[in-house]
Amino acid sequence: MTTKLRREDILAAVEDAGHRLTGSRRAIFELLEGMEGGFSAEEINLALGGVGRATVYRTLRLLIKEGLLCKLFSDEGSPKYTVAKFGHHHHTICVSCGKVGEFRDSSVERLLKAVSADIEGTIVGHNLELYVNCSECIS
Amino acid sequence: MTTKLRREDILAAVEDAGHRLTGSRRAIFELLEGMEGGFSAEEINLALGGVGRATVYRTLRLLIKEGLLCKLFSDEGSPKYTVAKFGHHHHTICVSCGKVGEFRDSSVERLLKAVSADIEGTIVGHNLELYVNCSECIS
DNA sequence: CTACTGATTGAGACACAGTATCATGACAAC
DNA sequence: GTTGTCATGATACTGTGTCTCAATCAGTAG
Repeated sequence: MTTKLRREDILAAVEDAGHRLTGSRRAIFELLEGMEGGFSAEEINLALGGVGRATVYRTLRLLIKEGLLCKLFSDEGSPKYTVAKFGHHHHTICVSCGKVGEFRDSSVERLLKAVSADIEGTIVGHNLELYVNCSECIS
Repeated sequence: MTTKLRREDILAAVEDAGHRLTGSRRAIFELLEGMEGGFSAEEINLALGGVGRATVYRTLRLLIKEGLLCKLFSDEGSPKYTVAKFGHHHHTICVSCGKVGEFRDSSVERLLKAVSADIEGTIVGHNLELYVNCSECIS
């Protein structure tokens, strides 16, 4: 299951949301297009010498707000950003190599209905992460 | 569903794991005993003037390793620590007031079995967070 | 094309959470 | 009590991200 993000998808989404298409943003989008799995903000910074650090973080935050990226925190290591090809999805994180995957499962939604009876309050969202040993780390 | 942590539980667990019961640790344990919901490391620091910052963080890390605390990251605000009365559980986080709750549900485990077919790799753990509007924030 | 205007930028200072270092002090086993 | 080692506290440091602000740019209206 590949989870690449196409540049034109980003451009359209960002423009539709009323944001300007600047050179720095285009450069970041172009870089993200080839990204797969999780990456850190600093990787983007290093790869794009001409773009300011603040701009990189601002743009990542923008893309998260528009639902094109996710941010994953982990107890170990730095936060990871991942592309969000599917509108709604969940993540697998390899506990050995840190690689991030993405999956979608409708039974999660069914689960929530079942759980909601035990919860005081109303559920407005959720986050499910699976910690795995990925196929490469097993072999 | 109250999720208080009793001091004697902590003392036993920490001693069993071969750690020393120092004055600073006792002070932190005593404070945690009354804690409910999520709290930040800095709250502990402020409440315990005599204990060094590093020691507070070291002790929180220790308790996480021994399974007595959980650490929750959120997109907004600082990381929250929560007591883990149940061995395994999940969290509810109020998107309005930030209050953290805890629940247990066996259907989550059933869900994982169903999902595991779609995942490449073997599942070794998971994390489920529900974002809610808590009963106080609704009313 | 030109001018306008507010969004965006880059540089650097800053904020915050947490860790590393290391000399000093405390725990607990004997 | 003595002793070995684990833990502490002060402080410096790292890493991740935000704030500030003057300068610049993108998109639009004329």
